[in-house]
Amino acid sequence: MTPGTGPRTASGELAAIEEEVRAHPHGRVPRDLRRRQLLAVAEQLFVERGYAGTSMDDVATGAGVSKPIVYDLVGSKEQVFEACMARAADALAAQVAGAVLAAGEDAAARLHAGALAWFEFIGARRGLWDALLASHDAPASVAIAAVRARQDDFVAAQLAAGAQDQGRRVDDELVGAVATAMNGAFEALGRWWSEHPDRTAAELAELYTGLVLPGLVGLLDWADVPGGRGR
Amino acid sequence: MTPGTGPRTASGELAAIEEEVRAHPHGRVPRDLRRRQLLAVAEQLFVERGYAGTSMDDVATGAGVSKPIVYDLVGSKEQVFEACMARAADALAAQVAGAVLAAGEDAAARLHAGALAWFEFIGARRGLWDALLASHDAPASVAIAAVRARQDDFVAAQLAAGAQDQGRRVDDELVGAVATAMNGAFEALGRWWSEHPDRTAAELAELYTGLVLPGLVGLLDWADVPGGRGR
DNA sequence: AGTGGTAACCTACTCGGAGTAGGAGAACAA
DNA sequence: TTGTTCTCCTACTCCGAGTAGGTTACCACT
Repeated sequence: MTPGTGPRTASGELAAIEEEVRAHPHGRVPRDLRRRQLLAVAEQLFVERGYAGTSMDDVATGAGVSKPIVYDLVGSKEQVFEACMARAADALAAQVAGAVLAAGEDAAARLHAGALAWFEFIGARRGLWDALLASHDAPASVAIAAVRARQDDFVAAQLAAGAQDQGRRVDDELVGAVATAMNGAFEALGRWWSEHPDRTAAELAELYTGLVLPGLVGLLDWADVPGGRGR
Repeated sequence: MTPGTGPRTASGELAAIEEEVRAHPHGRVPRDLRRRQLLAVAEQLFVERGYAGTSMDDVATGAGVSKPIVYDLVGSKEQVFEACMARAADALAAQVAGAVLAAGEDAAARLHAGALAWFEFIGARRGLWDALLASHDAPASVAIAAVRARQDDFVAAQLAAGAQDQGRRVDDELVGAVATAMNGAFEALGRWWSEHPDRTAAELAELYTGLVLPGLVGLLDWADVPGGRGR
């Protein structure tokens, strides 16, 4: 109810931003800082209450501000959601890409490293994952489709590279389909994990690699694993 | 605007139901028939305009009836959606289960038959698939989760049976995870197919089997395919 | 025929949340 | 001081989900 600053439990980043906000004189805060604050508040609310359970008024008052400010700085509700998702997707993509890059040349090792990074990411931010990427109640068609498309492209590029390493030239569309299927399996396992949290990211990565790698080898001449599986 | 019967383009079943409705005297229609009509109208509207684009008033007037009737006969908007989805999911499950059953004993053949049946189903009802099962704008958490759970259970049961045929006893949770991943890949390929409609169901089934079967063999001692892939 | 009961249906709301119009006050430049 | 810009607010409109309470046709039974 205090009009100044919301007393939210603050996920670290939020706390830092609100600190910065509080440092301003009469509650008058520069545009960009306010925008970051609003996104942080919105993210927290989406995680806590889901998309449908979060109103634009909640976001506004959560940041100690009124509704038109939200619309001015971050746009419609769906746009707010998209912005949150884009941030999360950026972080996920960066983590996976980094792990793959660091895994060296061997295609099988790269796959395993990527899978592990993926599961570690969603394991570390389970709430975020459930609320945003695996959200059930968000009409976030565009945002979700965009994230998927991007992840599909990444995986497809990795597959194409791996196939080329084996001197195999494969149909781009086929590779795209395989990449989509692989990401579908990732998503589904992410959801499954939410209901079986006692498993570790390493176990899931192992499972994933074991399920998918042999087929990749067969379909695309991918990697040079003779008979052994999963690294 | 005519209060009696809507002139919707009628997907066969709808036409039949509306015929039956029209056969009644003063627009007074027995409860059960009206319910089926409402569900048919709703399904059509969801397919045409999506979940968010369809209002309960639309459904009501589409059936030549007022809103409270809808609430009385089929409940809230989400319940209407769930009912539509349940129907579609029943049909899908029946088709897949039938194909698997008809495929005989060989586990690899069963997998291929199931995959083919799945893709044929969504190929034949692309609009329905996109609007319901692969819907982006529906807060149909419960319904979608239920359909997934059911499909997961089915696949898990098939996997367990296949593993047992090889005399292998495997962790139930592991099998569940694999089944979930497999269904995630199905879903993703279904979406992919919507954007690459020139592919055939047979091609997708082949691709799917080729991607997944070898991994299953390695993970669960599933089927007795020695080195060859995809049947 | 009348009369009670019930099944099918309607009008006319409430309520909540998305999105907007238009203005007020602080800060700063000239 | 005056004008401009920037941040922010009050007070709406609009739309759609869901509901309260009443009305009409039909049916069963006397």
